[in-house]
Amino acid sequence: MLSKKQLRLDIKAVANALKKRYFYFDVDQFFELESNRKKNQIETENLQNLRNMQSKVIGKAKASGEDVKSLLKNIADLSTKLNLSKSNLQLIQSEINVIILSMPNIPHHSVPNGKSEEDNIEVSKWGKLGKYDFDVKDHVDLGAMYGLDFETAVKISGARFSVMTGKIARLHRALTQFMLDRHSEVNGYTEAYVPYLVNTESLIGTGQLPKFEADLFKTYLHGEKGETKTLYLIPTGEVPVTNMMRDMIIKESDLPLKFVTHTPSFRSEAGSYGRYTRGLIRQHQFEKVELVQVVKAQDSYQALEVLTTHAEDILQALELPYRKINLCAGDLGFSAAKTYDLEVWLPGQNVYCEISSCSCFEDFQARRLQLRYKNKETNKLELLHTLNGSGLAVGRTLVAVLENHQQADRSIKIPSVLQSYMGGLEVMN
RNA sequence: GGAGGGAUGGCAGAGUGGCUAAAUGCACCGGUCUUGAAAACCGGCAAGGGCUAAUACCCUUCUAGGGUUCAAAUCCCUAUCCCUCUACCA
Repeated sequence: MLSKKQLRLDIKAVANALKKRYFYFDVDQFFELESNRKKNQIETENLQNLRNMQSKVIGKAKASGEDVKSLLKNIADLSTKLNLSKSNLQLIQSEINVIILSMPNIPHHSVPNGKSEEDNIEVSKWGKLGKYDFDVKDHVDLGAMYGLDFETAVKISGARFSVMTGKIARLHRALTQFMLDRHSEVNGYTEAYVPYLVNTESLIGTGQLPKFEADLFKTYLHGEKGETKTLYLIPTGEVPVTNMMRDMIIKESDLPLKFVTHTPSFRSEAGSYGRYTRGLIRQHQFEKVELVQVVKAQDSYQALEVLTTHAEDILQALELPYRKINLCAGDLGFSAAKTYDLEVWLPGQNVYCEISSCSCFEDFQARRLQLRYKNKETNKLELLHTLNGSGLAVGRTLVAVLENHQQADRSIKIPSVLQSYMGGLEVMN
């Protein structure tokens, strides 16, 4: 959420900045709502003030035993006016709120111009693409030999789910364990276990709601009296972890906060059929290790650079070639001010595929979350900045390991950092 | 599942209809003292919003949402969360 103050002061500048991401915003409509709000608010507060004063007069009159009948008569009329004005104001304010909640974040100045992923800018590349002097298979074919099974998943759930048994299930788990250990032991994150079902407030806090309900799986908890409570399956571990800090005032000495979590992610991906749908790439349920940081405003862009290297660290350790992309404004997610995507090379499909997305949200989420700290210098409460990044998407990492480390005999070389997690296994065959 | 109790500022904790945005303590900030620190003493200290050049001033907020009342932290209803006893249980 953008700051209301900023919107009031310089709505045109905000609208202009949002054009960069191809979000068009009706300035005139907002301006009218806003001036309406102002008029109504002043009126309402004046009426409220009047009534407060009169009520005090009545209180005093009563205390000294005077007759208050005529005073009560006067105030009745005032109350009617006040209530009318109040509900009017509420209406306007909720209208304004709806608009503000659906406005995306302003891109950072270092974000390239552009409309779609074609305009993203490659920042760096790492690793040598493997040379395969044999017929390269993709992970679906390779996986089938080691226990990756989509047909059984169709039976028990439907399309876009997977079942893994045996060696590949072990490899999948090994990847998760490795990532968690690396981030908590080497990169300085505190491991967190969190709920996979979250309430509406949490999703508003991180920006998935109100705009993107269609992407979520929604569940209903039925109470005894027929009331229902809505909970959503998390689309990413970012939601529960970032919301741990909702409505909190963080001690300055505790900053920065760094958490790593392993959770499944559930995405309905409504309507996103087409590309990349084969195999494990786009699933309704996948595992992810997620990094979350909460930092002071002046530290956030430095933190984004470092956080991204933590995700890169995993790719490098697993010997997976990748490139780092600076997303253009048009391709940025709703809440992000700047995002680096890491794309891993998939020789089975001859493409780079997104495996991590590292974003700085500035105070966009923190404002919704009311996540603040007390600045010692100013002695004021200030919003913190939030960041997160996948470190990494486990399913896609599995794909990358299979495809990059395949050998002519269809065996898979296990990267050395994983071997201890695989009971010492060096080659999977 | 049954029976009770509770939710107040950064924290702890008073407060049962108007003089309470809220005692007190801790924490925090400023000062006195001190070579320096601690202790002691003095002073300050909720958040959000409106208006404003900035003050002043005004409004809102005592878990949330409704209600009663001229007036609600305080009374009523509902929800959420927490605690105690009790039963059951992986």
